[in-house]
Amino acid sequence: MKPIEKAERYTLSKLVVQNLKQYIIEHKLAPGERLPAERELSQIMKVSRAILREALRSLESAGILDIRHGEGAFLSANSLSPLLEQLSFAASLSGGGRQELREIRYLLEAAAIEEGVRRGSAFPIEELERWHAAAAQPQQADESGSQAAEAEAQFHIAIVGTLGNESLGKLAELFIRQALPHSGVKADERAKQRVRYLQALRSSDSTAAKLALRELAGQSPEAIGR
Amino acid sequence: MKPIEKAERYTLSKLVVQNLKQYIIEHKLAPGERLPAERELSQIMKVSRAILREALRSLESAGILDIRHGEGAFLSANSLSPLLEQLSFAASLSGGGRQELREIRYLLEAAAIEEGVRRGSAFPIEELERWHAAAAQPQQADESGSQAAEAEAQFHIAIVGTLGNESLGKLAELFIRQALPHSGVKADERAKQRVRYLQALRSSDSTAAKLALRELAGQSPEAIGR
DNA sequence: AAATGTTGAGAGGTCTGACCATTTGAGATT
DNA sequence: AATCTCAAATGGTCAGACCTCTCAACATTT
Repeated sequence: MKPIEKAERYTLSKLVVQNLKQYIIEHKLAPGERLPAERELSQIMKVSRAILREALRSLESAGILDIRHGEGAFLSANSLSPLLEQLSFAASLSGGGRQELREIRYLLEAAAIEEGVRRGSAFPIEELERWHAAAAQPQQADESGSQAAEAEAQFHIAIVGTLGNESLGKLAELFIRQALPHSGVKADERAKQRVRYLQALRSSDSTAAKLALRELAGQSPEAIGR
Repeated sequence: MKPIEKAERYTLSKLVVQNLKQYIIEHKLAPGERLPAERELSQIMKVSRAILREALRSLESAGILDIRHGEGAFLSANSLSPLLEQLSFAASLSGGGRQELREIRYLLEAAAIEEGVRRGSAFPIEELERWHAAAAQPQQADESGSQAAEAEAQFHIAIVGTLGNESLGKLAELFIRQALPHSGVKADERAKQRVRYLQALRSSDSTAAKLALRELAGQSPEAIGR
């Protein structure tokens, strides 16, 4: 690693971000490993600690670093999930709003179903039945309502998880949690559709599964077959 | 907006990030609108300018803000290009990353095709043909190579755009741009598959379209019909 | 009057150096 | 051997100074 060279059009702190990424790559840092201390890095790169810290914050917010008071900055283990969170914030900012997010959720899950069936993957039927049962529990007072909601989320997350694509799983989880509270579909109707959904998955009938999912996700505005 | 209150377990700058997000929402800032000046914000929130700046950097790196020297901080219009950078870096860190992102890209686009066909939407064939032609241009020296790549990206972005879901469009754009340079499929092979892809879209044959897309996206690991 | 040049206010960019807060482990105490 | 104490290391925060960029009002020139 060498001192920062001023380049045009770029702000110093962004250059430092680049250099830090470079450092991570060159030193083949593994998740969990620590970076040099702020004061040390700022000396090496010949920038002020303030700038160095701005760069560290950028990387932290990007999910690349994990900064702990009194300990140091560590290469983050799961660097994708923070990014996906930001994605949802960005999405919620852009007007389209809930309906668009609901649709994305539907498309993601539907695609996962189809791909799973195409591959001949085995869906975790038993697990799904457990979640389904938990989600269908009559909602007593307290927080058992949120427990049912959590179970319902897990139901769908488990389905997408079948593909074994961790990034996809996290992405889908994001949208599922976002969409669930606003599906506009009654709880008992959802329970009913989940039964159809499960049955379709048992027989690897992706068409039927997607149909049930459409109902579950409140996706039937300009539909065709209705 | 009110002064920051110290809370437990949270670092000041993260609280400021929260407050700034809140500010954006409460004031219904539209993309392109400006935030108050750094010095002003730091006075209002009663935090140092250094901390305030760290928070701004976080939001900038998250693609939420667009900070311009001498002008100010603006709510970003396209909050995805910074995310793209981070995503690709994060993916390069974790081995399985790229392949997973490629797969997500495939699933998103495939889902868009299917939904488009289901709705009977008209795909913008003429536009697609133009992009296809531009993407197939022999890559002369200079930067016409990147132009071809851009055209190829636009080709796929336009397809997803057919659904009219802006959030989905941005999301897909993110993954398409990320996946394109690493598809592992030769350029002439891609051109060939694009022709098939286009033909399938003309006749609203989602099955054929998805097949061509699989080839384009380099998705045929544990396939079935091969 | 139109084009051009000047300048100053406002905004972000960077630096310095100080002090606070948390974590951790070495060394003293029991 | 277990516990306690404390200092070093490291991140967190602050204040104030100065630099650079942008833009628009204003002055100058054509």
